[in-house]
Amino acid sequence: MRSRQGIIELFTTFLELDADRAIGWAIDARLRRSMVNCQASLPQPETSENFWISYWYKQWHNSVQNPAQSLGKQHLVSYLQEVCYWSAQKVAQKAAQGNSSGQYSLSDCFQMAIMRVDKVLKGFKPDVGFNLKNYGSVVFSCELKEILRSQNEIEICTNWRLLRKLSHKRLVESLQNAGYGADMIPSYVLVWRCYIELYAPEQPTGTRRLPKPDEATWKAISQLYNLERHTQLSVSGKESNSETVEKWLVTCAKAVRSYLYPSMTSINAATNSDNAGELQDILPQLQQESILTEMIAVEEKNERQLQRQQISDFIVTAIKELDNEAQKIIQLYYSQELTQQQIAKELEMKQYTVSRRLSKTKDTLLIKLATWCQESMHISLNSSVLDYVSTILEEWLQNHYSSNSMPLGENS
DNA sequence: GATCTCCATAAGATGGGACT
DNA sequence: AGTCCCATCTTATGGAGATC
Repeated sequence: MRSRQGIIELFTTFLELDADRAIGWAIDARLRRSMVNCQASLPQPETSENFWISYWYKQWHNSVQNPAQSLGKQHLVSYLQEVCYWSAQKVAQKAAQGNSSGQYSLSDCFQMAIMRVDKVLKGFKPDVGFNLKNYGSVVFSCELKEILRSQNEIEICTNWRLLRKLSHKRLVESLQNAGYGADMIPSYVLVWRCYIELYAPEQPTGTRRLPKPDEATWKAISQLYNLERHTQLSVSGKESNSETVEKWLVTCAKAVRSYLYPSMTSINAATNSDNAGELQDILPQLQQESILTEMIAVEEKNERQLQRQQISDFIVTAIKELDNEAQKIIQLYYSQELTQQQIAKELEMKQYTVSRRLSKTKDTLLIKLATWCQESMHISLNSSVLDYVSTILEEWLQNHYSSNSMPLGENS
């Protein structure tokens, strides 16, 4: 890609992209006029990038109250083209190397990133020394990674898990969106209700990979459906068997997927219609937010909380398994915040003995916790993971005892 | 041989006073 | 207010001997 030359080009041109390479720079005549006029109004020509960043940033900032002055944003979008291009290239390359499922071209990544330019401008703080290029690079990369991650999350969530997380309202909307009418939707909804009742009545916990129900469950679901269709449906619908209920539920999941997370299509892709235009010609103005992404974020938060609770429970149990003297030392040191010298006096031993016991006890807890992490969370242990686990343990001991004056029970 | 205890001491953290 | 120096406190650890 040819670098832009001169201050006017830097703030008035836009990148032209093929699927995965930059072709050149297109000049925007209106922006060019705007730059030339502004230059002319200054006592002497200004060639500093920082001056113009600051100038157009202020314009953009004011335009939030006065949209008539929205030129500032367009000049900044032009300026950020290169940064956006490099971020898109980096992310697109990584996605291509990894097993990321979204087949996005560089051009797609660029388009997705540049759409987030408002995030760059809103977070940018010129008065505290931010550099717009660096800041833009970080924000574009993070946003792109987030988009790809969300897409990946959707795809690793099984149909059965997706159906379990769904609300009744959302299912009906999805089926309507997929073109199903009032003749079929009640049957789909009823079979979905039977599925929830018989297969996954508990609230979902951590896993996104809820497996497919077994044959016996399918049978039970179809029996329940056949029983209830006479009372629950206004027109009692067709008799179903294991195969049809599974087929219907897969149809529901498909409808939900396409409703909640429409598949990304390259903006430059040709449409199937006869006039062979590009999709961008008919692109709707409004971007549909991914509701599913939100659901997954909530789930992840719950997972982290659950994990913290599990770690805490494990450490409490591990401490109870220590001998009385070790428990006492831990308690006096972390809970009562005595020095090793004071503990030594209390327990009639030497300071160095307390020190050695304390570090040995912590080693014991560390080994137990690390082993448990390895087994229950499938984390492979290396020195940095051990350091991390050690920090978690130390923080837990400090926080736990400072917030709980938990008297440690005698060994039983 | 592994573990514990003891002693001496190193290393780091903290606090107070003098000085600019 | 910030910095430097020094004394003191706290904790960790190497090495030697005792014990299991």
